[in-house]
Order: sequence, then structure tokens, then C-alpha cells
Amino acid sequence: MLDQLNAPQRDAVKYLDGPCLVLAGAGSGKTRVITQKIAYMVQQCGLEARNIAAITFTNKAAREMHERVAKLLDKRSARQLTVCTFHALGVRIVRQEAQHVGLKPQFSILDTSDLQQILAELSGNADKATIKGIQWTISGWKNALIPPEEAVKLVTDETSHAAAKLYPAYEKTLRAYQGVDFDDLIALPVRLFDSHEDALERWRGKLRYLLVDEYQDTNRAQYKLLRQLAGDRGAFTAVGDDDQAIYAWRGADVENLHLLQRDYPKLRVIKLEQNYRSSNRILNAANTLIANNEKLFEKKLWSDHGLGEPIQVTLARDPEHEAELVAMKLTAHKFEFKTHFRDYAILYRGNHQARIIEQQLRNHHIPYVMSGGQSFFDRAEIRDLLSYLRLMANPDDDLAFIRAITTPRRGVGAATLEALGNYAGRRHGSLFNATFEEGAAEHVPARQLEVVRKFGSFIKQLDHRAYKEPAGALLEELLRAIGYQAWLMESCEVKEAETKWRNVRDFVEWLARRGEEDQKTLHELVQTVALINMLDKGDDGEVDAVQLATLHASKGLEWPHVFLIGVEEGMLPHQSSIDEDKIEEERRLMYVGVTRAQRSLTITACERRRFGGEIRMIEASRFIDEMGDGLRRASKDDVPVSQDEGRARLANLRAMLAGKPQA
DNA sequence: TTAGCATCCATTTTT
DNA sequence: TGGATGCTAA
Repeated sequence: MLDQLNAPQRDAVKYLDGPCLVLAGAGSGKTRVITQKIAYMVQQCGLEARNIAAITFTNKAAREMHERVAKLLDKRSARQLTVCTFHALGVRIVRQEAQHVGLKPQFSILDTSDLQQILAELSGNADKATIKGIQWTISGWKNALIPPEEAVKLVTDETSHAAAKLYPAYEKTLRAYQGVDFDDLIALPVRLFDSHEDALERWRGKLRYLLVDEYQDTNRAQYKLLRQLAGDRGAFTAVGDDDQAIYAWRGADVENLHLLQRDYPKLRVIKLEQNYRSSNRILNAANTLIANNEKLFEKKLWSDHGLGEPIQVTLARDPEHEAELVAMKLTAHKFEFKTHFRDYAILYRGNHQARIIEQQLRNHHIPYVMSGGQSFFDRAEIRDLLSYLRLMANPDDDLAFIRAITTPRRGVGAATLEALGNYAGRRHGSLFNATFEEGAAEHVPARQLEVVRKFGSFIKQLDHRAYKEPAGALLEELLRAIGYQAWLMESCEVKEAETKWRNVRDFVEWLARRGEEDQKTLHELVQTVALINMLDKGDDGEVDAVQLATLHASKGLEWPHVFLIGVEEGMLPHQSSIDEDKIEEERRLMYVGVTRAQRSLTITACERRRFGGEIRMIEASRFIDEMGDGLRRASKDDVPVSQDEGRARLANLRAMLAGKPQA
């Protein structure tokens, strides 16, 4: 079984005597190491799969990993194995230990807009940008395990001042709603394990070996959770690549790599440097580029895929021209080498850069798909439906109550809610519970109260049935009972309503399917749904289309031919990163982009670009120079064909005419 | 004062 | 594409 691995990979798989850090360069087969290691532990070392947990950062990664391990394991082991995100693990812990962290097991996971709403109210309706800043700051503190008392000492500017002021009330509000934010899913288990030795022992007994993927992306809280669970014996394997750490801006702490060495002096460090993805031209450029960063661990990628094509650098006049160039080159390349559209990716720094590319691709009739986009769960119609489900599970969730009772409108408005809210506030209870109390009648007009109570009974009744009846049928009934489709029709444009209704249908069908497959009731589904993204169901790769993605979104993916656009000073590295002296992370971003390419890489930059109404001349990125001399520079509109390229094309043409298949 | 429309401008995103 | 801001008309 281990024959398919190279020597360091085999080392990484077999080493179980202590903490292990696998520095897995881009394309070096880290997923293979993780999956093989799990199989090795189960099959060769007699470990129980239920005592092993593999932790990832995204659901997609978790899903893919589980699929790959499942192929190596027997059915039972595959089922018992834990492969999930940090947050999903957090949910499991909090759910199970709810009473120890001051929550009911039916707590709600509040999403970003819920939290913004809370902050807006607490701050006396500050503007949106301010709210976002505050939310961002508080989230940062929670990721670093900084409680409100200490946050006060860290105030530097206006935003952090406001954040520190609201932080305690924010936490109190969350708890009043029996709600948690995403950061709590890590922070609460950490706090629990700090204070409850027995709980920690319980979970250590349950998860005897941990494997962490993308370790360089962990934040402080996640690292602490890992350390708590792994204990002093350090029963874990962390897999990561410090050269691909591109999420410092959202709390990932590369320092965690140093800490690992400090906290575990016996840490075994294994480097995976053989790359199975790219040609050496590409790898050399990547190596040369990243050598400009201050490094803790030196790494040098190599492959046996031969030297490969030179990296092409093309200068365009402006973004329009750049987009056109890419579209033309892509078309020509595809024709010449008889490739598929799906063999190409166009990568860029910022989402807005995609717009102009899209335009040109459409002009040239090139099919494309864009990664990213907003999460399915951010859509109003999905949140509407979810608010009902959340309320069913957690009657303390006032936010869900307000959203559900006002969508669709049923004659309950601000005035009624305020009256009810006042009463509930005095009773220190939730809106939902206040509805049924005798005293409510003194504060809420009888006619309104009747509507509210009817709504409450409806929810109760549904909730009651949600324990046993199949999810699909119940959801259908819910939708019918609230007349959601009709409401969509009357509250938006026809076309919009149709899309939204379609989304709702998809969501319901998806939930129903999951309910059947996993034998779960609606009640059980609701508890996990907030963390799951339907769109993760890897439906891409099926269609033959060029992939557009931000550099961030491209991490972990690969394509035969990659275009990297907007490689200019001010774009990549981005101006704000230059200003804030964060060049190294930008360089890693470039590194990630370069290492996505298997066979060819084309870099483009513009000579001028609009900046706030003014057209400015700009320079090509410093990163281009930093990649050494494996590059071929072309310029302007006519891309001169070099001699050997001309020869290669001629050879290809001959081969084509001779009817031979092309590589 | 406010809804509705036009205009302008973009870091990166998951859970 | 979409969010935020600003301007016009009521």
C-alpha cells in the first residue's frame, strides 16, 4: 500500500511516535499523505477509526478527503472516522457539552447579517461600514481568545474603541438568544477545556489522533484547541505549507508554525518537496520568487515533468486590452493544442477584475465558470426559510422570531414587536416565550396578540412533528402554510421571484435528500445546516468551461494552463499591502498563483489603468523580476513569435496534418 | 425628508 | 456584478 508513496511521504505516513509537521509544498501530494496515514493507522496499527479525526478548513476539503479515505477503508471504519471542519468539530463539542458552556443544546448559529443586526441595534444604528469594522474587530479578538476585559486595553483607533465598548453587550445578547457566532464554535470549546478537566479528558479519549490540513491557516484559537486535544503526547500530524499562508488578514497566524516547534520540542518535521503537478520552468520560477521571503523552513520544489514551456509575460495597454489578449491567446492555444476549455484558468487578485474578462470571454464565445460568489445561505429567501427552522429548534432565537413572523407579512409590525419586546425584556425572556404568557395581554393589543399566538402555536406544532416526520414533507407543508411562493410573487419582480423560488425549491430538496440519506429528522438537520454549504457539492469540473477565480480561491486547485492577470505594482502586490508593509503575504499569493499551473503559465500586466477617474501609468509587478530568467517577455498588441515557438508551432501543425494525436 | 435612479468604484472569504 | 454614495423629483 505504501509503495505508491515517495520516501518522505512514507516517513510522514509511518511516523506515529510523536507530533509531526509535514511541510507539504504545492502539488506534493499532501492529501494522499493524510488519507494514506489514516488508512495505515487503522489497518496496520490497529487504531479505531472512531478515535481519529481529520480536520480541514472548508466543507469541500472535508468532503473530498472523506471520499478519498473511504476508498481505502472498510465501510464501517469510513463511517466512524471523523473528517470535518474545525467549526463542525466545534459544533459537536458545544452541542454535547452545552450545559457546561451555559447554553441549551438547541442553540442557534447566527450568521453574519444576524450579528450585524445585533451590532447595529447595540450601537444605536451606526452606518454599515462602521458595523462591519466593529464586527471584524470583535471577531479578530475572539479568534485570538481575547475576552472583553482585555480587549479594552487593545484599543487603538475609533473602530476598536467602539468594538471594545460593544463587545460585552454583544456577548450578552448572543447568550440571551441562545446563539453563538462562528468564532464561538472554537472559542467556547477552548474555554470549556481550560476549566473542565473532565470534559477535556472525555474528548481526548474520543479523539486520540488528530490530523490537521492546511495548518498554516489556523488561528490562535484553533491552535489552542489542537494543543488541548492533542495533549502533551502530541498525538497529531499537522500538514501545511508556510509558503501558501495567504489568510493572515482574517486571523490565520503563521506564527503557529513557530509555536508548534516551541511547544513540541520533539516535533518531527518532514518536508515534501517533490511536486507532481508542474514543469520545472514553473517550479524554478516559484522557488526563485518565494526565496525573497524570510523563511523558517527552506523548501525547494522539483518535479520529473521536464523543463517545460517558458513562462510568458505579456504587457497589455490597459485592462480591456489585457482581457482581449487573454481571450485571443486562449482561443489560439486551444485550437493549436486541441485542449478543452476546462484546461484553462484565469486568475486575478480582486473580484472586480473578473468583470472585464467576462465581457471579453463572452465576445469570443468562450464558456466560463466563476468560483466564489456569495454563499447560498446569504440569500434572503434561504434565510427566510431558515429563520422558521431556527425558531422551531430554539425558541430563544429572537432574531429568527422577528424574521419569521414578519416574512411573509401577517399584520405584525414594528409596533407590535416593540410592545412584545418590552414585555419580554422585563420578564428577561424571549419573544417567543413571552407570546404565551398571561401578562402579554396587558402590553400587546388583543388583536395583534391573537395573530402572534396563532403564529407561535403554528411553530410549536411544526416543531413537535419535526422530531418524527420526514423532513421533506414537513418543509413542503411549511412553505404552503405560510404561502411563501405567493409572497415572493407579490414582493418582487416576476423574474426575481422565480429565481428565488427555484433556490427555495433546491434548498428544500437538498434538505429532504439529506434527511433520507442520513436518516435524520428535520430537527436534527437544522442543527447542522448553518455550517453546510450546498454549493460545496462539487458540481464543477463537469462542464467544459474556463475557470475564473481569485488567487485566494485558487488555492488547492490546478490547471494545465493558467493565465495570471493584473500582475502590476498596486494590484499584485496590492497597494494597501504595500502601504502596510505586507509584501510577503502578497508574494505568497503570487506563489500560489504560479504553482497552480501544470504546463503553461501566462502572466499579463497593464501599462495603464484607471484610478479614481484618472488614467495612470503603472509598472509591472516586482514579482515578475523576482521570478528569475525562465520568462519570456512579449509586449503590446502584437505578441512576437520567437523562433523556437515558431518551430514548435510548425511541428504541431505538421503533426496535426499527419493526423497524429497531440500531447 | 425620502424614495428612486444614476454614478462611481472597487482586496482577499470561510465557517 | 453589486454596494455605497449622491442627486433629483415629489
